[in-house]
Amino acid sequence: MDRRVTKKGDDDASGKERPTLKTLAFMTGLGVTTVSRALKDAPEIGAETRRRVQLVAKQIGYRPNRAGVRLRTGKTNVISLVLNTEHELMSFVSDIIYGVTEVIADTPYHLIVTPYSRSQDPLDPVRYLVETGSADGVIISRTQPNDPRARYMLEHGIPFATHGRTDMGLVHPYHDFDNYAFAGEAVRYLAGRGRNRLALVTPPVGLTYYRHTVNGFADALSEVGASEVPFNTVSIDQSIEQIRMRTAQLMRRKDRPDGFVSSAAAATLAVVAGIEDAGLKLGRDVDVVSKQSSELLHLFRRELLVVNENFRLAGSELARAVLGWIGGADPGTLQSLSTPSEVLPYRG
Amino acid sequence: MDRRVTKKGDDDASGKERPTLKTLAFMTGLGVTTVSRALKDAPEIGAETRRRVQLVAKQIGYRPNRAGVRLRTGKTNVISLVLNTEHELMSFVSDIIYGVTEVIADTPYHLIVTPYSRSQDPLDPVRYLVETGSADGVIISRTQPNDPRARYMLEHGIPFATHGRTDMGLVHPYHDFDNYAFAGEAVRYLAGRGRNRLALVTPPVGLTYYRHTVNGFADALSEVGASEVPFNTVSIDQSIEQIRMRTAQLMRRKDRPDGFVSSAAAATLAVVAGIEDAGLKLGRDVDVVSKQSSELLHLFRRELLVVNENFRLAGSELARAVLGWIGGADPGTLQSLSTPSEVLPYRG
DNA sequence: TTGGCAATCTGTAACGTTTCAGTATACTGA
DNA sequence: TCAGTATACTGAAACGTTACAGATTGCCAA
Repeated sequence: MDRRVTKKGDDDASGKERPTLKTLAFMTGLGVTTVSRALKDAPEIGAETRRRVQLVAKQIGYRPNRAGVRLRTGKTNVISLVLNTEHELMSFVSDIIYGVTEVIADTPYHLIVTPYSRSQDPLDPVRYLVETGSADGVIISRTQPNDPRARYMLEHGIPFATHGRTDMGLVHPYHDFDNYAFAGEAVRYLAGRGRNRLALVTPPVGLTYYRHTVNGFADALSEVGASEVPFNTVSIDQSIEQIRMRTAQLMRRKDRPDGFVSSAAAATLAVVAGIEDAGLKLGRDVDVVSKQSSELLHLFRRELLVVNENFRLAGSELARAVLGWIGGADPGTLQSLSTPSEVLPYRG
Repeated sequence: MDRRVTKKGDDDASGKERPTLKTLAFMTGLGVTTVSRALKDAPEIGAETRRRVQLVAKQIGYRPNRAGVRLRTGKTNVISLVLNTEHELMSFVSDIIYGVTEVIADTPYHLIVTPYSRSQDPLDPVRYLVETGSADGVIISRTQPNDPRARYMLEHGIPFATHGRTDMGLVHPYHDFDNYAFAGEAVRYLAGRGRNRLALVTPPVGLTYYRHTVNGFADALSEVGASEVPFNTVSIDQSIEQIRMRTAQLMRRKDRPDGFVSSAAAATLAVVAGIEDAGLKLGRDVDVVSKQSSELLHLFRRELLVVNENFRLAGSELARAVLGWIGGADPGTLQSLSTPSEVLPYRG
C-alpha cells in the first residue's frame, strides 16, 4: 500500500516536510483560517486557542512561507539597498550593510543588494524594484538635491530612505551627516592653528552634501577671516593618482594653501602623498583635517586631524527609517542628522 | 453598471496592473499554460506561436512574478552571502559583493546578505537559509578545514561555494587565494633583500588559510635558510591597538625580526605603527611584505612591499561557482585558485 | 419560545506560476 | 476507411497564505 503521493486532505504531522498552516491546522484540529489568525493575534480568536496554536507553532518550528505571504499579500519582507558599484567608497559599504542588518536582524526582513554601474541611469534599479515589486522599502545613497529617484519613489508610494538629504521641497526619511558643521569645524580648527589659506577637497559635485560641505567651508572661512585656495579640479571620487598629482601641482605653487579640509579618508591619503611629493611636511607646512570612517588616518600620519563619520550608525538609522515608514509612521519624523565629532588630533 | 470588482475570467489588457501570464494569454488568445511554455521555449509549442508570445511579452514588459514561481517551484532565484558582521575585514566585503553582483547582474538572481555575529554559531544563518528555503545557493567565507557549514550544506543538498578551501575530503566549489604561494614568495623576496629573521602576522587561527599561510611561510624559510621569529600572539583579526602594541614589544627585543610577512593590510598599518613606536625605520631596520586588496599601502609607506589580492575577482568566481552548481555542473569543476601577484615594491 | 447578537470558528477563492492529464486536429500507414 | 500517433494546445490542480463571506454556538432580552 504505497502512499508516496499525498493527495489533498491527507496531510499528516509526520517527519520531514516543512510545516505549513495546514500542518498546524491538522495538529490543533482547527481550520487553516483560524490558525492563520491565531498566529497574528487576531481578536476574534479565543484566548486559549490562540495560546495553543502559538505553542504548537513554536514547538514544531513553524515559519511562514515567504512566497505564500508575498504572493497573497504583495508584502515581500525585503529591504533593498541600492548601490553604485563603481563610485561607492569601500569601507562605507560594508559599514552601512552591517548597520542595516543589525536593525533588521530581529525582523522578518531580508536585505537585498541592488547594484547599478556608472553606465546606467541611477533610476534604473529603483524603477526595477518598483515595477517588479521586489521590495517593501528601499535605501539609496549618493543623494542629489533634485533626486529623480526620490521623486519617483514618492510618486509610486514605495517607502524609502535616503543617505543624504534632498532639496526638492518633498518630505521623506533620510539620514545625513552634518557636513556643513564638519566643514565649519574643520575650518575653525585650522584657523585656531594659525592656518588661513585653506583648500577644500570636495565631495562629488552634484550630490547634496557637496553643497553642504562647500557652504560650511565658505561660511566658516568668512567667519574666521581666512581665505580659500581654489581646488575645484579635485573631488573625492577621483582616482588616487589624479588627486595626488593635482595636490602636488597645487603645493608647488607659491600661493599654495597651508591647510586642507578633506571629505574622505581615501582622498586624504592621496592629498598627503601629493603634499609630500612637493617636498612639504604635514604639520609643519600644512595641516589637513579629514573625515574618516575607520581609525585609519592616525596610523597613516599622526599629524593628520580627523573627524569621525560613523557609517554603521548611518545604516542603522536608514534601516530604522524605512521600517518606520513601512510601519506607517509619518515620514517627516524619520529624519536624522548626525553631528560630527570634534576635530581630533593624534593622541598618543 | 459598476464592475470595479473583476471576477475571474474577465481579465483585460488595459492600463495599470502588472502583466501576468493571464494578461498575456488574453492578449494572444492562448491559454495560460501555452503562454507559460512558450516563454520558456518548450518544444511542444509551435514556432510561430512561440515567437508571437515572446514578442508580446517583450512589448508589454512582462516579468514573471517571483513569488508565483517560488511558491510553485521552490526556486527562489536568490543567492545568499553569509557574512560575519564583526570579523570581516572592511573593504573585503564591498569588493566581494560587487564581484558577486557583477556576475548575477544579467541573471534573474538577487543577492541577499545574511549576517551573523560573534555571539552566534556560524552554522545558525546557514541552517536558517536551508530550513526556510530562502536561497538557491549560498556563499560563505571564513572557511575552516573542518567546516560544519559546508558539511551541513552538502548533507542538505543546497549548492554553495566557499571562500577558502576546506579539508574534509568532501568536494565542493570554492575560490581561494593561494596563500601558501603568497607566504612563500614573501619570504623569498625578503631573503633576497638580505632579511633572515622573519615574523609572520597570521590569518585568524582556525581558518583554513591560516594553515596554508603558515606552511608556505615555514617551507620557504627552510628553503632559503632563514629563521622564524615567533609572533604567535598576533593575528590579523585582532584590534589595531593590540597588534601595534605587540609589534612594538617585539621590536624592542634584541632578537627582533628584520622582516615581516603580513596577511592583511589593516594589520600591516598596525605593524608599521608598532615598528615606528619602537623607534625603528621601515626599509632600513626591517622590511614588511603585506597582502592588500586596494592600492592603499604604498600611499601609507612607500617602503612597504605589497602583494595584491583581488576580492572582487573572488566574489565573481564564487558567484560563478554557485550558479554553476545550481545549473547542474559538477561541483568538482567549480574550484579555482588565484595566484598571487609578484611582490611589488613602490614604483614612483 | 423566539429573535438578535456576540464570540468563535470555518470553507472557499484568489494571488501567479508550473505540472499533470488531458483534448482536438491533422497526418500517417495500411 | 480506420486506428494510431504526432503536434499544438488547454483546463484544473497545487504550492502557502490571507480575506471574504459565512456558519455554528450560546446567551440574553423580550
